[in-house]
Amino acid sequence: MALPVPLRQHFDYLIATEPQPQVGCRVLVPFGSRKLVGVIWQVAPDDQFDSSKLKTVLKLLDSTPVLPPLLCQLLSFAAEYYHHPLGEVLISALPALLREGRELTDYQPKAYRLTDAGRQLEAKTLKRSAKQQALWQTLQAHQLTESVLLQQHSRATLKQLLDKQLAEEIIVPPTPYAAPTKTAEGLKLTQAQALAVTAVDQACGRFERLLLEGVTGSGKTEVYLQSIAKLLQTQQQVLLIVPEIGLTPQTLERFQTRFDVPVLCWHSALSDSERLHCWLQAGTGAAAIIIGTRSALFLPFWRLGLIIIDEEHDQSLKQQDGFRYHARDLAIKRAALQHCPILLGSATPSLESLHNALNRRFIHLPLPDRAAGQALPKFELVDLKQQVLQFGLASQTLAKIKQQLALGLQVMLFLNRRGFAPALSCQECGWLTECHRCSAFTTYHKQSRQLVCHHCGASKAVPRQCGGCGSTQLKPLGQGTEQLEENLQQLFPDIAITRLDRDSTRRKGALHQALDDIHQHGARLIVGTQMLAKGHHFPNVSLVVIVDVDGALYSSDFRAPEQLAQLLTQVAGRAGRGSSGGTVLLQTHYPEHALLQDIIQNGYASFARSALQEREQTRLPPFQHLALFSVEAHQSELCHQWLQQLADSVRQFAAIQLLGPIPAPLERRAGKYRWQLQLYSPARPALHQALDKVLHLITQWPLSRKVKWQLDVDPTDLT
DNA sequence: AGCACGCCGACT
DNA sequence: GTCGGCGTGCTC
Repeated sequence: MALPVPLRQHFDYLIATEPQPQVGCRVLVPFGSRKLVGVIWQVAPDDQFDSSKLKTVLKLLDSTPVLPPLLCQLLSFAAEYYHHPLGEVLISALPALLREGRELTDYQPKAYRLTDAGRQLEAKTLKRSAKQQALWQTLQAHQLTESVLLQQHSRATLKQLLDKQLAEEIIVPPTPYAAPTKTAEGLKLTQAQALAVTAVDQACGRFERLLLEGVTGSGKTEVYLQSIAKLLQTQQQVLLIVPEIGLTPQTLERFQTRFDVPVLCWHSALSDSERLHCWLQAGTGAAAIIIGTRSALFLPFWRLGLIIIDEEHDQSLKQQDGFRYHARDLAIKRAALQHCPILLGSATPSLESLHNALNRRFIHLPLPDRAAGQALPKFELVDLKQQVLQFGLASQTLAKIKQQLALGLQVMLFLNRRGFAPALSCQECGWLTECHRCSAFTTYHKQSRQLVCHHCGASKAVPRQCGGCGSTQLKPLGQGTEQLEENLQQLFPDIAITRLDRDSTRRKGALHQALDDIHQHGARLIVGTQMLAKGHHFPNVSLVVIVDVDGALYSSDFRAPEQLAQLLTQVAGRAGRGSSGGTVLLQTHYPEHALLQDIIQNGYASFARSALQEREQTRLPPFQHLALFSVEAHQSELCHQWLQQLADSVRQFAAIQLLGPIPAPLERRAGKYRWQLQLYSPARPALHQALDKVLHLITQWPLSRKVKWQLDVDPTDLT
């Protein structure tokens, strides 16, 4: 059995041969003093074991595997690749209700029919109970599903017939969706789009990887839709994976109105029973299209024919805790196992995927132009050096904003820092408000009158006095979105402002409301964080202001340039989607910076290609493979010691280069010190071999009990 | 991980 | 005299 415990081993149990246990079925087993839901991983005759040492399975929970063979293969590959305990991987692929050991039959659609005894019954036998007789008569004609039956009859009546064994319950056999007879007509395709659709269509029925590199506004979604339309004719299913906050009601609506087949979504906001419903519909083939976040990857599709990963560069595709898988990479593995194509789409492809496209492992499908023929937004740098700024904005920025508002157009200001100010500062001694538990300052939130640590989430009331000298002269230092909104309102008292960040959209429905506000015409300022970059369409935005690009220019993370370029391009893509072309103003103190120059002069595609060359020269991913060990402990010394021990063990592998032990960029978080060790290798097998060996050692070290350690294969986040 | 067992300090 | 702190060992 594979059990959901962080132990890298299997556990053997005795089980009856009737009903037949199959690999992929769940079982309830005794484990120490508790009971666990596990998954059967291998079945062997008991003469191979010392039976007296084995416990017996308490219950076989499934008659058919909840994890069919293909998923078992995928998950076992994932457990090996990410070096995560198999039992935890398997159980994480199941909906919560199944993880808890609920019986599947409780949730499957049921129907009722007469038993042999029921059919042979003479009508007069039931004449004393009119209701039972009515139900019996209906069932004479045909079986009834539970929902239909309960419209006309009561549950009590049903129970009476069941108790008399005149009727019986059956599970409704699965009915896959029917291929659509008519599909709403799509948009007229550009030549590049048509080529892409053809390429996907030709790849159907076999494993093929395609990268759709389409500039913002080039109509990637239309390519998805028309590719899907062709696939649905073959009565296969489609999985569309989207970033966490990219799944808007509009996306779902667009798919539902286009196709005459069931479209379901899968995301974290669903309830446990909604999730199970979706899981079942995927499994029976009742659902034709599933649009979901990364874990949709593990749904047990009946006949999966096409996988699409939208915004394939997006960071949310990588799980950042526990089983740290990358949904894009596992989806590619799944496509290989299913013998179906996988289409990766992005305006700003990850360097990994671009590398694969350039060396022809992926079919490269570029969409270089906007579908409606509008010009791409043009970038302009605003040099902040020797400028008097008003609320963090240069005079020429303000002039441009006024100009656009006067034309009745919308302006978007992007500032990747929520809250009012990044810290409070003492006017007298320069003291700054710090988090007690992290090596970070606490953000001042004016509205809620709190100091909040954005790293550990701790919040406390704003102090009256400086913690250093006791002065009461505390002033906000720097600017966040909350303050920018307030300042802009002063400057433009007649203009409505909408702020979009985690704080302003926390309330349920608030995001929806804000988007509605924006889409109503009329001049309007939009202020926001990252949220503005993802997926939303703002047709009337003609000017985008990046208030502060400098923060990301000088970062120690080798992925920072890539991520900045993606962010700038995605934000810029929000501008001028309508008829008017757009402008993007980048405010910076470093207008001559090579990265900025490359992006604004040549665009993302060119930047990405030169960034790839740089990665090759510096031997960074994707030209070498990376694994990251991180440790946390209350004492910094323990972390260092543990990693030192690890480094010593890894050094015997010649093919591995080490970076570290070094303190993590955020050295202390939530009261714990954090250190890391990076392992680089030109060859994947060598890296994995070393990881296997070293993990085996780690579990035996006494020191491993005193620290919290984790391994991240192909990490995307090095903080 | 989670849970039991076991051995030492401050309390009704 | 007990409650509970967390070190250690174990889970088929």
